Formats: sequence, C-alpha cells, structure tokens
Amino acid sequence: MDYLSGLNENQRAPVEHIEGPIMVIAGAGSGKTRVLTYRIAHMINSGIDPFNILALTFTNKAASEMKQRISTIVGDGEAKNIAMGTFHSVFAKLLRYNSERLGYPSNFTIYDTQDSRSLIKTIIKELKLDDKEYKPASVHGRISSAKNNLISPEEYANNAEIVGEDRMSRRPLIYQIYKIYMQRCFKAGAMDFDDLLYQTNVLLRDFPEVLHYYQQKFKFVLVDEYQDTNYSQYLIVKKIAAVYENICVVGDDAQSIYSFRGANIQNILNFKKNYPDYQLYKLEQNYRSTKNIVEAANSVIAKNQDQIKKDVWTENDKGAHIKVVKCLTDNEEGRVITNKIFDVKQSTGAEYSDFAILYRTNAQSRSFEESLRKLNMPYKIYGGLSFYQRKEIKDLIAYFRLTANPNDEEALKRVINYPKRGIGNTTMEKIIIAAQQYDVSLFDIMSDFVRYPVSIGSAAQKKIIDFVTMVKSFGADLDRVPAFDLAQRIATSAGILKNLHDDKTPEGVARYENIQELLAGVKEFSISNRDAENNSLSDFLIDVALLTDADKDNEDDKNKITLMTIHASKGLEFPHVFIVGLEENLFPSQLSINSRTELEEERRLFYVAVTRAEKTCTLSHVQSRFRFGQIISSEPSRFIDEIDEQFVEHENAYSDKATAGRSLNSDRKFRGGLNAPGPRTNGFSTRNLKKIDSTPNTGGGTTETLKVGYNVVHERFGKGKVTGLEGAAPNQKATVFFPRVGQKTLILKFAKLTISED
DNA sequence: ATCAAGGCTTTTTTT
DNA sequence: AAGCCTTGAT
Repeated sequence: MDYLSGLNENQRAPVEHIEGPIMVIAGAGSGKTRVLTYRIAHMINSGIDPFNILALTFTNKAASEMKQRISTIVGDGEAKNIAMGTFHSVFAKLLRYNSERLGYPSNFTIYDTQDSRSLIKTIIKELKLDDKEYKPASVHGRISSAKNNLISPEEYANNAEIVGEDRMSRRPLIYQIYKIYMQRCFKAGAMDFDDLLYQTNVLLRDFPEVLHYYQQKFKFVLVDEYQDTNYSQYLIVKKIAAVYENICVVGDDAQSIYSFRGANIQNILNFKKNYPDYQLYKLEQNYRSTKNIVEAANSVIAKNQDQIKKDVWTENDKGAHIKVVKCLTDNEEGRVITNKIFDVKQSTGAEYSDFAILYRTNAQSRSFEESLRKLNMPYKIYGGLSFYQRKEIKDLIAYFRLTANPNDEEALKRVINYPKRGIGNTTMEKIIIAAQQYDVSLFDIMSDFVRYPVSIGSAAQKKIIDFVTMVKSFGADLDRVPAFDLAQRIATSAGILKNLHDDKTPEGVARYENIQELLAGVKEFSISNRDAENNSLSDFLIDVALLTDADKDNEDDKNKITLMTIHASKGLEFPHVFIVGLEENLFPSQLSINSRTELEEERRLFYVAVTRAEKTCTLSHVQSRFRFGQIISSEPSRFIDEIDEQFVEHENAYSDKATAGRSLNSDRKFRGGLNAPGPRTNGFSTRNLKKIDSTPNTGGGTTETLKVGYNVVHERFGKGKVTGLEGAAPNQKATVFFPRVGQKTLILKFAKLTISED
C-alpha cells in the first residue's frame, strides 16, 4: 500500500525520520494525527517490531482510532501489539505487573476524584480541622499538583515556598493531610489518578532493572499532544527514551489548555535542552478550515505573549464570515442555535453529525438539550455526569473493587450498608477507631472480632460477618471465574439487582437498566478478551477507571449533533461549529481574568474552539443567563472583539418564540471496555537461519552481506525474496517480496531479517 | 438505624 | 436548580 503518497512533503519528512529525537510542531488542522499514524505504520513496515513501540495519546479513543488506521496499512496482527493509549492507561497496566515491588497489591484499586476527595474529607475531619477553610476539593488540588511535580509529602513539608503559600491561604496543615492521605491510599492498596504517574516514576527510579527492561522494550517512543504533558509524564518519557533516544513528540503550544492539571509548556522548551541534536519539523499548512476561519483564529492568538511563532496558513476557499449572534437569555440561545442547525441542515443537506455545539462549562448544555429534544433532533452529550459516575454504577463497581481488593476503604464505606443491611454509622465509627488503633484495614477488623475486639452488639457483628464472608467468597472466584459470571454473581448475591428491581419508579427502572448495561459491558469485555491473559474482573476495573465518555462511542451515536466542552473537543473537527456562551466571566472564566497566563490559556482555548470548524463557525452570547439559581446579566466576551473585524459578521437573533415544558435527561449508552493486547504469536522457527546485520544495540556477531535474489525470513512477515537493495550500512534498505504480505522496503538495521538456507 | 426536611454550597476545564 | 449534608423525629 502506497501510504506515503498521501502525505505532502512537510508531513512526509517526519514520517520517514524514524531514529533519534524529533519534535513536530503542528498547527491546528495540519494533519498531525495523519503524520503520527503513518509514522508508526512506516516504522512497522520498515521492520520495527510493534512490541518495541510506545505511543502515548491524549484519549483512549484517539489511540483506538489510530490503531484502527494503522491496522489497515500494516495488518491487524501487527497493530495490536503496539503499546498505545493515554499515559494513565498505559502506565496503569505497567504498574499492574510491577506494583508489588512498591508494596502495592497487583490488584490495586484506582481511586477516582470522588474517592480522593472523600478520603481527604475524612482526614480533615479526623484532624478536627475546619472544612470551611480546608475544602476537600482545593486541598486535593494542592496535593495533585504536588504529585504531578513529583514532590513527595516530605519534600512538600520541607519546601518553604509551598508551605508558605499554604500558610498565606490559611491552610498551613495541608502538608500533614498530604502525608496522611498518601499513607491511607497505600494502606488501602489504592492509587489515585496522579499516583499512576507518580508511582511509575518511583518504580523507574528505584528499580533499575525495571527501567532497563522498559528501555529495551520501548525502543521507540511517540508522544501526542506534548504541550499538555505535565512534569511527571515528561520524566517518565525521558527516562524510558534515555538509552536509544528514539523519541518523537508532537504538539502545538497554541493549543495548550490543560495547565490546571499540571501541563507545562516548559516541556516543549526542555526538549531542546535534553536533546540538543534534535530535529524540528513544523507543519503549518491547515487543511481543515476555510481561510476566514484560519485567519480569524490567527488574529486572536496573536494577542498572546507566550507563544512559539508560527505561520498557519491555508489554500482553502475564503468561506463564510464568522457569525456572531446575540441572544436575550440562555433559553433563547438554545432555541436560536438549534434553529440555525435545522436551517443549515435543510439548506445544505448536511448530516446531524456535521454539527457541534461547544461550551466552556458542562452546565451550559441544559438549554440546548431542551430545544433539541423539542425539535426531535438527535444529539449526544459528552462529559458531564458520565455513565460511570452514576450512583448505581459506582455502587456495583464498588463491590467489584472490594472483591479485587478488600482493603479498598472507599469502596467498603460505599457499600457496607447498601443495600440496607442494618450496619449504620455508629457501628462503622467504632470499626474505624479500632482500625486506627490496631493499624490495620477496616476489612481486617471486620474479619476477626476475636483478634480485634470491638464493642458492637452481637446482632450487628453477625451482619458484618455475613458481609465479610460474602465478599471473601466473591474474591475466591476472582481468578477462577470469567469476569462476566463473577460480575453477575456479585450483582445478584449482594442484593443489588433485587433492590433495584423492586423499585418501580421510573428512576428505579432506569437504574436497573443501567446495571444491566454495565453487566453487558462486562460480558463484552469477557468475550473480547476471552483468550487474553488480562481478562479477569480486576482487569475490567482498570479499563473502567480510566475510560471516559469520549472513549465509548457506539453505533447508535453515529449521526448525532455533538455537545461537549471545548476541552473535550480537542483533536476533533466538524463542518459546522457553534461556540456558545461567549460572555465575560464565563468565557473567559471569572477565575482566569486576573492573571495574564490564565487569561492566555483561555484565549488558547478559544483558539482551539474556532479551529475545530471546517466550513462555518458561529459564536453566540446572551444578555442574561441563569447561574446559581439567579439571573446574571452578562457582557459579550472580549474574545469576540479580538477577532479581526474583517472576518466577522454580526447578526440579530431570531425573535424569542416562547415555549414551555421540560423533560427528562437524554439517554447515554454504554459499551464495554477496551481490548487488552493478546498474547504474542510468532510462528517462525529460527532453525537453519543465519542472522544478518544487527539491531541497533548489538555490536558485532556473525553478519553476512545480503544480495539481490537471496531468500530471507522475517520474524513477522515470513519468507521472502530480496528484489532490490539501496544505500549503504548502517542505513541500508532492502526491498523484499513476501508472498504472504507483499512487497516491503525494510531498513536493515531494524528489520530482523535472516538469510534462509533453503 | 432510618428517614424527611431544610439549609447550604456549588461551576471551570479531566485522567 | 440541584445535589449534599446536617439535623431532628421516629
């Protein structure tokens, strides 16, 4: 397949540059994903073993789409062996194999944000601190950013600057909360999201043999959206790539929008320092958008001080102006935008899936949902309260978690009395105190009242013992029984199915259906990983903990209008984009307008939003909006004025047609987890074979000159015949015809080629 | 131990 | 407006 011809010269250069450190600065719409995809395909076609490739993407969906596309070029069997996914999911799986070295169980739990906050809240209470001053969410933010900068609790406590900041904000004891939080997570056998990166760093730092193993395994490293990596991620990549320095990072500083979770543009600048002989490539031609859109976006981003200069341009048509629509209220905004979508669809024959409504905050989706539902237009909301965050789903998953890891304190607290089994707060308080006294987990106390006496009545003790016995019996099946069968058993025995089935209210019925859907998801996971080694219920839990809404699109969602935050839209594109709620204090956010750097991040966010559009881009703002249960009057966003006026057209909104009524939430569908990579299969024997040339790491050895006409065997492509040679060692390439897979041009130092004697 | 009522905060953005 | 938590009654 002649995949290289689908690229322009600028794109082709980094695709063919496989070795050594390279950085690709890719403007919006310049074909960045295409470059990454083809580069990986090209590497594999050149003979690089997919097992040696680590590719880190921003979402799991991006990873699975890229894998899909690579498969069509190099074949399914090849692509599935690439380690590809988000930092969090790739390293969660890596930790699964190595966590015991760090003192964590291999079935460690992944705490989500809610778990982390709940634990922090508990600690604040135990320390008898005022939770008005010590708000769990913001304490968690401090801890999270410490972890993302690899600052341990001890270092935190000894860092005068950090502790000084805490003192200034009248929360001098955060260092103590941090320390206890880490200890409690460790005791619970739990890692939070930040730990997945933090503990990976600890692992690679303290276990040289592990570092060495992954340095040899991942000889080629690629990182997408490099501008949004934080220090912790940066260091992982740097360590793994330290031996071969075959590292390719791709990013765009103008699209850096995640500094709130530790992303650091400094990483782009550090790249030059760490790899002085790196090669820089720039992709500046935009293939996505009209001239008006590209230039309008340029005119806004030019207002930022912090940026790497580049010149994004396009050969596309001029296209329509950017439209700015003014509305009275948020409800009118919903109707006006919805009507516009209807009109454009009628007049141009566009599909529903050609439209996206993008907003700054999830809460803004409401008015659009209402209007779309009234007009019967199909839509899909991404983000917000996702399927996995629903109470009933979290409840059942908590049982799964407890089964895999009985020390998981947050899961235990969640389900100990759900469904109601008469184990109330008073009882739990006593158990918690005992656990502190004996320095063991809650589950340990509950498992052995003889060894750990607690003053609880015998009736309550019996109930607890029943619960513990049940959980233990689930645990006994963990590695014996397929994930789905165990999940089904848990849902039944724990009484969840019955409890929800008895609830005949519409909400109860919906919850029951959601549980059924989760179970169906486990079933799908079980089936698609039937032959893999990572197919237990605890493997399912890893997937579930790290899945997001964007990762689980299904068939039913194909032709629908997209509603999402701008953050979630990164990397996507739509013919018609509506950016709504362009008002001061909303976009830019109220919390950002007092600092230049934060305001510039909001501006980059606006840049990202505008550059999602292919054909038309419409902005809207309202005069008064409902917020915090109050009507707030709003001024148009400064970003509207910052667009060079030659690209803009102002428009009056439709008149406000009054409508009334409100209905239920939209349905969101659930689909099962990601496929874990299967076992490696390689049907070739190495008998009668002589090794030629060398992989980059091995020095001498017996090598023999390859000649045209020789029969050769490739580890994965099978037998073939050399039809051509070009270049000289060490960069010699051979064209080989393989009857099984066709003609390939192999780079000899990568391709594991052997001359066949027969 | 459980439930209902009333008061309170909450909204950036996400793995 | 909605969800969460505390409070107080049973």
